[in-house]
Amino acid sequence: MADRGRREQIFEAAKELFREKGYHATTIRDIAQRAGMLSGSLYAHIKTKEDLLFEITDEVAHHFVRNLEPIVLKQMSATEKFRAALASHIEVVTEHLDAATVFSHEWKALTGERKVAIQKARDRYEELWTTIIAEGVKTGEFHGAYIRFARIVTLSVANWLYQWYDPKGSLKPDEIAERLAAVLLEGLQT
Amino acid sequence: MADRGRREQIFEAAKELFREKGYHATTIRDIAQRAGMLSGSLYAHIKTKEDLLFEITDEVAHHFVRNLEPIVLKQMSATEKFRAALASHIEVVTEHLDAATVFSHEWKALTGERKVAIQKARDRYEELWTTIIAEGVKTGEFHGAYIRFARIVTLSVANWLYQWYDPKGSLKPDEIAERLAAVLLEGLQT
DNA sequence: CCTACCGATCGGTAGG
DNA sequence: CCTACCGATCGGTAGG
Repeated sequence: MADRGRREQIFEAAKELFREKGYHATTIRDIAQRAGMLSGSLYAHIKTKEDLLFEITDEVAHHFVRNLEPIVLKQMSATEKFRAALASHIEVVTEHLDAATVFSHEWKALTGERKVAIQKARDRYEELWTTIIAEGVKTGEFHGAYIRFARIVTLSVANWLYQWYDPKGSLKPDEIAERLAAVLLEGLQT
Repeated sequence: MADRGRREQIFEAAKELFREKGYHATTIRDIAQRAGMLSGSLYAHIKTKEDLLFEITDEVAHHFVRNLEPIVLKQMSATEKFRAALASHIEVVTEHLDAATVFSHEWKALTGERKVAIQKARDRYEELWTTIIAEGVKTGEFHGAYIRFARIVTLSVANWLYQWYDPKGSLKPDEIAERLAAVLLEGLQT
């Protein structure tokens, strides 16, 4: 139990540092210091530095996918699914801001099978979004002409969120989701 | 002259590698090897590794700003400026794909004054976009309610472009700009 | 979880 | 532009 808490402290420190400085610029000594121990002691809890990166990205990847899957299956219009999907995405990012940032970029530092695993999770997540957009085109809710670009625009917004989201801002995640959905669904023009 | 060409080779190698692996994961030996020399020899052409990163980001930052400035001043509707701005952004990204990628992310590895300088260039560029959107709201072309989110959505698309743009794809940069503008201006809904 | 330490590699330099 | 090398720091380990 005490061990459990210690391990979590290490992961929290790693999430923060990977977000602040990036994976390669963060040293094992940085992480140990923030977790309140010396670098050698880390290895009682983890096997390698890359383990930290993988667990962090893998966990948040599953959050993204598991929250979006039920939305796709729901009995709703594609427009409502789109709104719910955006709210789901923003909820995951805002609740796991450090990990979501790492997921968005630092995952490329992974190697071998683990990189492949995260790439697959990313593909799966984007596929779920594509399903919603394609459904909207099928039902006539969304424009069919630029379906590929509708997808790109949506994922751009989702993937860039962590860059500007401020936990101390006045808008709640739900309000952000609502406004972003309005711009995406209705467009900029009057 | 020969020196000029050599220096450019080094920068080309650095752009490619910083894009592929990131700044911190790229070693001075990687860069030297790709430029066809040994690591010690690099220092006849550059002073530090960070110089490479700064020159690369600074150059492309100026491309972005210098191409967008005249568009903002033109005699055009805000809608037309928006289209032109998107085309300009995409032109810079597609013509300087390695450097634009580095500009989008690796600039955070800069330190001190140079980080501040690039941050300022980024702010200036975003400000130009904001001017166009605000003008559209003023003339009644754009929705006024979600102006902040119109800006965020637009910059998300711009900043994420390098992630999916494929130089070998069938669409020309102008066609991509046109379709992205259509989605952003008209929205997803029919 | 600490002490003590490792081989490897890093960015960079001196001298030619 | 190469040879030869530097001090510092890296991720990680052994033994307690």
